[in-house]
Amino acid sequence: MSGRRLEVVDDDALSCTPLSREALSEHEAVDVARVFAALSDPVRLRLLSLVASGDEVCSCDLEGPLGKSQPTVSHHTRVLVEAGLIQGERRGRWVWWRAVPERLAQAAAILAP
Amino acid sequence: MSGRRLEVVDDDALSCTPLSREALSEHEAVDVARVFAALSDPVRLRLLSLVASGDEVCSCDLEGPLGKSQPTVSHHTRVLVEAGLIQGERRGRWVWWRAVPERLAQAAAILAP
DNA sequence: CCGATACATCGATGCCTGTCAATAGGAGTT
DNA sequence: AACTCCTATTGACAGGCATCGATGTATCGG
Repeated sequence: MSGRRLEVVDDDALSCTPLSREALSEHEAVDVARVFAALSDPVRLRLLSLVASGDEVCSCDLEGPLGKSQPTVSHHTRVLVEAGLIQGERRGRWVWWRAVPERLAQAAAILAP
Repeated sequence: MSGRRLEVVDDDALSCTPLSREALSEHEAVDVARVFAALSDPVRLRLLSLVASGDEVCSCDLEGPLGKSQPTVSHHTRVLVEAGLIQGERRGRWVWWRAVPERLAQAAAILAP
């Protein structure tokens, strides 16, 4: 099965109203918190910056710079995918990761108008 | 002692280079992760939105909307203060909270150029 | 088909965090 | 001083999370 996409399935609405605009509903807060939780780990931030600063990055090029085991890297990529922050595409044996700039912009828009 | 400030003391540098620019160092990642960790809880996000959308908010006006006990609210305000996202000022018996827009903008700038 | 490679999943472990009851601290009021 | 109100801290508990070794799954080359 080549070229299959690995991307987030669930709703990617992410109410884009800035925090300073009006109070978040309980439901919105849970959604937004999920994204920031994905960004709340140093290893994931560095992983994301590696992916976002390059065009496409293979998982095998992540273990080294991150200094983490393969299962740990796989865990973190999964969290970032579920948050909609990165997408992965399997080509042959490798999975190539790339960032989702729109999602990063959404999260940023919530913090600052 | 009236009018005393309650604000974060530690370094508020928060390397403002966007994730898509260059890879974060290990140290930078830890700093940035701390801020996002403060934003990774639904209760704290709603607390922050309540504070940021109003001009100043008293703690006594937070317990109700948040539906949490007083110690829990106090815990969350503390986390937000340590992340530099809000500041508190004691006036008489009440503490008045307000957001720190610059800090929110810093965090947003890391996510999107 | 068989071995090697790349990634995902599982199970276990240790640490961190959200929550609240109880208690302490601090500031105004009488 | 004594009392009351608001907030911070402590202690304890439950749940969540990061990490890694072991194992499973899929793909390519010989």
